[in-house]
Amino acid sequence: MTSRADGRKRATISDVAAGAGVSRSAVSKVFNGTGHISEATTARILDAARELGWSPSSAAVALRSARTRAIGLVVYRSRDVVEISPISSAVIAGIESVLSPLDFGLLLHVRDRDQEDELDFYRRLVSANRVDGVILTDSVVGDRRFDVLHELRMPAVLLGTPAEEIPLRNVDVDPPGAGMESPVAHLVRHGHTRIAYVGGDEKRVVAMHRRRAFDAAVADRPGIDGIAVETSYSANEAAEETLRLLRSPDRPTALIYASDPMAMAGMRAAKLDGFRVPDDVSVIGFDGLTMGEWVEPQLTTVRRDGVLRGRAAAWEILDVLGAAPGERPVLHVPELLVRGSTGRAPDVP
Amino acid sequence: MTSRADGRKRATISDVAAGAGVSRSAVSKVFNGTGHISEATTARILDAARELGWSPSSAAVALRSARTRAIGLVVYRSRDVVEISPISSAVIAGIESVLSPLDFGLLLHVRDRDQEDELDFYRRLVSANRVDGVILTDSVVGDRRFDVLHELRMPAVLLGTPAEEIPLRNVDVDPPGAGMESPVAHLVRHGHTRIAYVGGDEKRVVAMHRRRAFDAAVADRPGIDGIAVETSYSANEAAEETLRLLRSPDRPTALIYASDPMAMAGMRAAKLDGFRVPDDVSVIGFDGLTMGEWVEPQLTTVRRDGVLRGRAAAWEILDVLGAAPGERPVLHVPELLVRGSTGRAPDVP
DNA sequence: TTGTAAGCGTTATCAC
DNA sequence: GTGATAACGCTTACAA
Repeated sequence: MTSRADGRKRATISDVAAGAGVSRSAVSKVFNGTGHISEATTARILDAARELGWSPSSAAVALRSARTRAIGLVVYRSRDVVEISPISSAVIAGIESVLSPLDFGLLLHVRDRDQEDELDFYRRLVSANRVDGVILTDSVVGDRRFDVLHELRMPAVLLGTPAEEIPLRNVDVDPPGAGMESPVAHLVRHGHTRIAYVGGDEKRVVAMHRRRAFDAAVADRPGIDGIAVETSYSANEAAEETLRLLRSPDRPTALIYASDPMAMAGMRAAKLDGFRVPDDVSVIGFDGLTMGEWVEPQLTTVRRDGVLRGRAAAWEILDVLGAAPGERPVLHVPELLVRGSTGRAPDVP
Repeated sequence: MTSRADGRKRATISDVAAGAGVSRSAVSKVFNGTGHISEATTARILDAARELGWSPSSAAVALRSARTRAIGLVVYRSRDVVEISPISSAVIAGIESVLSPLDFGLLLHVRDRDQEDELDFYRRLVSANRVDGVILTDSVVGDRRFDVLHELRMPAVLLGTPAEEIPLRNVDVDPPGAGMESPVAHLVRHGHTRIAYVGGDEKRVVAMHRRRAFDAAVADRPGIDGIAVETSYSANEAAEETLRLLRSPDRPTALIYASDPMAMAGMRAAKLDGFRVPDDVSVIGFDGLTMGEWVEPQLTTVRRDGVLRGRAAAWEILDVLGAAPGERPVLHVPELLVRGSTGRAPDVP
């Protein structure tokens, strides 16, 4: 209403104050719920702000209050796959769904795995100071990011479980690697006695726990033979391992894979090699992706709720910052989603 | 070295200046390449900065220079699918790959389609003023976002093509909807004369162009019958339409789908209905996702380079801001990736 | 209940 | 070449 009128520049708190005939602090108080401002003035201020299309400049707020209202998320992609993994994208959607109503922004960083400047990247992330906190994913054995972030005093949480004790909170199902019980039980119930697990790269902590959980589930069941093989998480490797396993003299009658893509690739390889699924061999994936519905037979899989995991991670970092809304979300143990790729064990000696 | 020494607070430009025995302006000049500072002082300043782990506070820079060095990206997810689509995630990875080396941040917003507060969301996006520019995706017919952003003077580009003239730049292949030529040609070359296109929701501009391109490709070829059906882009609907088409008296011998998931679901439905692929019917998807390799037969598809599209969009918004690096990336027309799901037309009357 | 005024950490404009 | 100094737009004691 005064100096700016219209057009050129964006309104500032002073314009709003002038418009409402009050001081700048009054405006600030109304927008932050601090202090006590009468209803009447509050209304005038809100009106003026709406009219001018004003809301606080995030840069000024960030500078003044040393809070950016933004959370950083670092996701990884493999070198050979261009996209972000479907499960990561579910996590992202989940995170956004809690940040966005609170007016927190999500600053996304996509990194290639085994890129050189790992730690340096995190140092820059911190010193640029664009975020109030960071969500980390995909812990590996010997991961040094946690110590770095902690030393630099950047609030952070890990979505997943670390290999060792870390100075940050982490969010994961309990126990880590949970979710192996129901598929193994399902297979055993259907008469399978030789079960293979085609796992992922055990440098990644989740893969390590998964494999251990598989070993434990098998060990708990006398008479059941389990064989675990490790891959780099690639679908192609999974297919190769599948053939190797199925062509061996004491071949398994059921295969569990570390991911749905691996399972789909493995199932295809098995079928091309003359095995019927699920008559000759049962197949189970991990993650519960929708794409498993588009193959024949439809893929039985262990469903993980990526969106919920994202929500939980977001809640946790906000809690560290003292800004968490409502109750802490609870992760549930992944449960088997039975579709068509599992069945009774064949009558093999 | 002075007031802060270590521990508690983050270093500021003053600490660096003190450490190097110069003024704050000198430090600023070195870090921004403005002004002339001698080699010797430059080195001292850089040393001091490194030692203190200092880099400019983005909040202060943003406030002072009215530039946030961040780009906003709005991606949509459908209500029934939790994840961000694979093609969007490729785009995200592409955008990040150009922003990140330039120290631009990517502020990601995930929105549900047909969420109520559409325009209001964009107004808040602008007035919060957290980003220097915005990348929009997924234009629809009657899209009003472009006008809003333009009125609010927020630099923005559209990745895709608008339904009508808009006051923003857009980035897309030329012509929009390109990529229909090669699959149709491929099918015709293999003797197919009845070709169906199972398209997406034509409120979305890309779907509209795609269908028109299909119509044109068919019209260009005398003797070829084309039939286009519209769906909501859902895999289930695609499967239903597939059956409807294949059960009709003058059934097509080839099906092109608007996406790979639709094609996979359609192919499964066809096979369950007793059709052999590609012997009885050929199937072509759109996007070139890796998952098409995990079905049998492997899915022939029109490959779109999502990463490159992301790179191009990022380049374009940076160019609007006067910060684009190097040459403008060039999008190429999507090309057919022939895998196993297409073959010679069967001998039907 | 409201207003005054002092910074937050930079950068730009001048002097020197 | 280098250094004062005044903003940038907001929040927050503190005063009124």
